[in-house]
Amino acid sequence: MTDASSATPEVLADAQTKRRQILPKAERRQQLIDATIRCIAQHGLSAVTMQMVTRDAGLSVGIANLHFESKDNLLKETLRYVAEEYHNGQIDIMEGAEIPDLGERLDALLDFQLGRGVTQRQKMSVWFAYYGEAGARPVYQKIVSTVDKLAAQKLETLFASIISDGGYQGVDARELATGYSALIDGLHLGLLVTPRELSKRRARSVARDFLRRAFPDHIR
Amino acid sequence: MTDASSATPEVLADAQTKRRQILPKAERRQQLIDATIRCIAQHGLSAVTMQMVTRDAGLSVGIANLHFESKDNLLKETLRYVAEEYHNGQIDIMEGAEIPDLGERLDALLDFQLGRGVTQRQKMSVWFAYYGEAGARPVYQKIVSTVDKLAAQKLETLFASIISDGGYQGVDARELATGYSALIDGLHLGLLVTPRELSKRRARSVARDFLRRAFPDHIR
DNA sequence: ACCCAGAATGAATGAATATTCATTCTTCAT
DNA sequence: ATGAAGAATGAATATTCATTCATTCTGGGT
Repeated sequence: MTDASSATPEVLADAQTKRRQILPKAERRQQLIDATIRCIAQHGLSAVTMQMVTRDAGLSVGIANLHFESKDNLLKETLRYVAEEYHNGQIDIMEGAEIPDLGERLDALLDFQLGRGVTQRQKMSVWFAYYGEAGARPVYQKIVSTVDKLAAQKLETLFASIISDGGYQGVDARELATGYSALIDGLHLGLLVTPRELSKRRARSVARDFLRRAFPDHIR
Repeated sequence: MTDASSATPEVLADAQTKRRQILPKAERRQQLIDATIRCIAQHGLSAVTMQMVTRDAGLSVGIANLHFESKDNLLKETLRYVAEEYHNGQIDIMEGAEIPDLGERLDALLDFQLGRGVTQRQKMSVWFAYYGEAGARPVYQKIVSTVDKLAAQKLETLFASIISDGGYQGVDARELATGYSALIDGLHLGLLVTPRELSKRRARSVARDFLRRAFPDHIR
């Protein structure tokens, strides 16, 4: 999981020499995906051009079609990368055995979902850019729902454990998991679109409130 | 509030005669906005062209620039229309005195937010299309946050009334209103992107659950 | 030291698109 | 009826963009 926020145009590393460089396929692909993320965040998905992306990456225009067959494909792969990055992060926390205490694990999940890494404008812009097109592009829907499905399942399992652990009555794990996921998505949207009205601090507090009402014995 | 879903290309009304028609400015503008909504829903914001919109409206290409100065402006006005339509609907329910019982008023709000009219793919596609671009376009952010602010305030007031009415302890109206709004947004997103995993019925149930946990005496 | 497979380049191409505006057509005040 | 104001049209224009591919360059294998 490379960091897309290192915005340095790599090629100008040693000042004057714009010497052509040959790199392994995987590395070039990642460079282009990172550049695409930056461009989407800065200009919006509908304004992104190949020239823009390749210039941002410090490479020539032809290269994008060499490594990805088309612009369409580059955008698709970028979405896949972002979606997987986010959902792998969640899953690592949820199924990793590093945090045995269930309440703490919930906290860690919330920290990740509303923490620095995830709530960068850059990342959020990209998700919602794709969500916006998802209505008209089944491919995007499929990519998102594929990764989402697994994360939703893990979350439901975690909630079920907590319910059983705390002996909570009249709480449905599946229903609650759906609600929590939706809440987090909605908070991300708020952070992106109305940052003036919703601070990260308040978003965290709102999410924590939701969990506390459901699992009062597990959240401080 | 005209209905954007009446998809009939109005001009072919009487069969053969494609007679040129002259209409008041406001009416033409609305026709074009409606066509824009349909096009965004069907093709995605980034694929919308002027030809597409004017053809959908059954009009000539030049007319869009006659009534809106530019494509940019047409898109901006379309967002404004959709945002206002949604938020006026909410506000009518929240401040209208037709429903005196607070619990019922909450129910009515939920019915509106997750009901037929609002959860059409068409409408949801449009909102998220704009949200996606909002990160890169301050104009969109401004339009959305302007209307949002008022609705958020009304919701907070409604919640405050309910809290006082029910004597609920340890519940912050503002915090809860933020959470509820985010939850609804997140559910809309789920309905749009993963309709297979989230039915409208379940979305309603999830939202109702949220409210019931907060206001157990007001929601059945 | 020398090759050469194939990575990288970017000028050229052709398709798509927003915008313009000379022209045509409607309506309505007279 | 008639004329004028201006609404509507759509062919033409200029621009922008994705994609191609002939050419150049690089680095590892010999």
